[in-house]
Amino acid sequence: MAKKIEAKSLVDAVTERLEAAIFGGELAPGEWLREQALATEFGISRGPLREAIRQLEGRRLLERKTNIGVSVVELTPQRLDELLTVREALEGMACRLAAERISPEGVDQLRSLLADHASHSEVVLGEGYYQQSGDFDFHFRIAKESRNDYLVSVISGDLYDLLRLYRYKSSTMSGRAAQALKEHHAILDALSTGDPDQAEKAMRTHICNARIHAKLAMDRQAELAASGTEA
Amino acid sequence: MAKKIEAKSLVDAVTERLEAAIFGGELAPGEWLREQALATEFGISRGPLREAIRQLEGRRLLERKTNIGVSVVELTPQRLDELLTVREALEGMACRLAAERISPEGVDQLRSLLADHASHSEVVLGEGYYQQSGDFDFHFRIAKESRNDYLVSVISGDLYDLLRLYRYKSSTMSGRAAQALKEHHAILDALSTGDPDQAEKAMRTHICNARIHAKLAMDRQAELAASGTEA
DNA sequence: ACCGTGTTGATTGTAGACAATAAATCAAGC
DNA sequence: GCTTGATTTATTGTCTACAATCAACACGGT
Repeated sequence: MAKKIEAKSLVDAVTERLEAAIFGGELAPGEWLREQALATEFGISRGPLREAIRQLEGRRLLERKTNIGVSVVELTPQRLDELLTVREALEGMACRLAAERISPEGVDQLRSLLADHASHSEVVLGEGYYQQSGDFDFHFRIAKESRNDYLVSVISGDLYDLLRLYRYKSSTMSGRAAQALKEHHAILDALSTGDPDQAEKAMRTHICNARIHAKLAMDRQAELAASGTEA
Repeated sequence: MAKKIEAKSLVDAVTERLEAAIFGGELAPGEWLREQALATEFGISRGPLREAIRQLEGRRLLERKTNIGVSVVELTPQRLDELLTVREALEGMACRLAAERISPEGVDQLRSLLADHASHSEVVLGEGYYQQSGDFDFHFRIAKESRNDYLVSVISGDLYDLLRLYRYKSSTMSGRAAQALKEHHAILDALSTGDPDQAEKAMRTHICNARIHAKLAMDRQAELAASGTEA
């Protein structure tokens, strides 16, 4: 109860609303935001809305054409590939640092987390390996053990934001759930040896596999769309 | 002359002005921005100024306390260490990709660039190894050869922005200029073998050395400041 | 039919006014 | 002297109105 209470402006609230709409799919990639309509819907003036939009531009979730308007960033398979490559570098480094810095208790907690995942995954294996966000996310937990705050903020902030857009579009991790969990265990095993090279390698292999799998899934989706057009 | 001409709003212009002020040191880390004073100085209303400020908040150059004001982000030695660690991961990956993708002509161009640097460095060796930005920056040029646009934008965008703040505060690379140039050559040698592992390792070693050197320089500065206080 | 020009409507960009908030200062009471 | 409450001041937050811009459409000329 020692948390300092801070005021929350309309801009803050609007930013959160827009975020939720973007990640929830109400505002789809490529979709234009109409200031006046949104302001009316939110019951506020255009000023704070514009400020919120500017903030999300700075975070690269929205992009503006001067005098034309603002749209949600568009997703391409190539951009996803690029994102996952960057993620590989960053999470590899996070895992490396974690191997140097994690305590035995920290390792135990991560094992519990994976056991928890396994008990849930038995229910959802057919649907994919979904992790809740925050402290229930294996990757986020490892990043935290790196004790590099900037690295954590990048992994769990901007990069994570963009990846969330893709995850919404494709719930196609189903073919990979069991393998992903297995790789999580391999990562944790490597991490617990305290060997930074092994830990980094295990994490990078995992993300690299995810990238290859996502690419295959997207190609498959493109084929389905193409054959759907022919029908 | 085929470049499409696009309108430029006051917000865009103000954003650039503020950026220049931040990186040029007119707006120092920790310094508060006073909206009314700035708006008066720029000869505009507060609206566009606020929008520009929001954008820079989204880019993490400025941070806001609701109802209090906005200040330039503060720098700590720990944050610089964290930044350089992230940079190590990203530029290592960029160099890896570049090794897989660069053409022989590309390698030659980078060699010319380093020769150019050497001819300049003979003049400025006593003052440090300063590279102009853009296409004259060795690191940026390598990142471009990665052909991963998102990676390039991160390296040359947000990360570069924050590192620029530190570079302004400390022109203390003087003890490292010759070594830095030598390491640049080592990176290029590794890159031209086409071996991704070697290339990545060379770049990461270089950035890691820069990190260690920066840390020493900052420690030395702290000591000077402490002894200055005793006088 | 095509092209160029002018008009209209929708939307974005900006200015200025008013409301709200926090910090500093002052005054009164204990 | 210290605490509390009221007032003042500086600044931020929001709203409304007007200006500017762009795309779409209509019309006239070739």
